[in-house]
Amino acid sequence: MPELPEVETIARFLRHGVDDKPGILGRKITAAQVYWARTVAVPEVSEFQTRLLGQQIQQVERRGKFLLMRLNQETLLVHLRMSGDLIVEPSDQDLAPHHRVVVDLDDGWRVAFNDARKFGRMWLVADPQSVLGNLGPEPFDRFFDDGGFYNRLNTFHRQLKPLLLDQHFMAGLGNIYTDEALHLARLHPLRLSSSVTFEQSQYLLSSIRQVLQDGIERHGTSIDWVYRGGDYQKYLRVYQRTGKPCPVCGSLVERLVVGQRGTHYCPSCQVLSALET
DNA sequence: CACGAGACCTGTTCGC
DNA sequence: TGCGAACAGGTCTCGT
Repeated sequence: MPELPEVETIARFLRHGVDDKPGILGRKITAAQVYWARTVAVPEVSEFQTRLLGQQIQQVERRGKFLLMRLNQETLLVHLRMSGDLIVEPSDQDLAPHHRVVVDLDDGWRVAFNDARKFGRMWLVADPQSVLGNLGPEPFDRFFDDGGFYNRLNTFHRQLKPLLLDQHFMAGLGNIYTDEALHLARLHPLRLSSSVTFEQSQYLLSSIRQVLQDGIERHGTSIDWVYRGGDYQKYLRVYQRTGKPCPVCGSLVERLVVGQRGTHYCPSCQVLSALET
């Protein structure tokens, strides 16, 4: 589910609330339960629970696909991986299936980390950099410009699809928005990054920003049973549209597997020549 | 350095 | 209808 637009949407909901649910800024943590130990990466579960007690949530931020809760003493980081979600709900509500960690707040509400596939992780650390490590640049960083992007593409000799998915290259893109951005930029997913011209790289960066911005404005993409709220799936150009017409030219969208990930593209709009592999 | 396979997990959908 | 295979929004590690 969660790529940059979905995580950004959740961060905004947590900060300001949504519908009948309050935001969590300023709340103090009164208890923490862990129902799947491996969800807590750092520190050990018992220490995680005791160290959270009494801490106040001062800010909620996003970096790449990580969600950061700034507490008065430490930072709680969350990565939702494939199926994770953060849900604000009344503290006395029955425990839903797949709740892995539940954090009670001092206003009668709680934050539940729901994660069917158990791939998600949480970290409670003094220094977020110890977790974020060498994440690549934020796509919307205004200091990340066309020249920098072009140079970065040329630093690697890799296929565009796996390179854009690599969080060390750039933070936040996942399988959906990578396919969408490559289609908008009319670049084949197997295109060699070092063969991309400066003009093409300019258009690729603006395409990445476009699909991410649109995704955020639509509150993310809801596919299957996993994600709630967003409706960007109504606007997808190629992702999971194998055999359906390309919205630009009408050719049928094709699917191939790249780096073990399903990859969707238009064979007419996204052409690969022998010199570009 | 770049790539592919396997691991971590559960749930849904597809094909016979 | 039943049942195994394939597939799913992510990332890490290992071998070549």
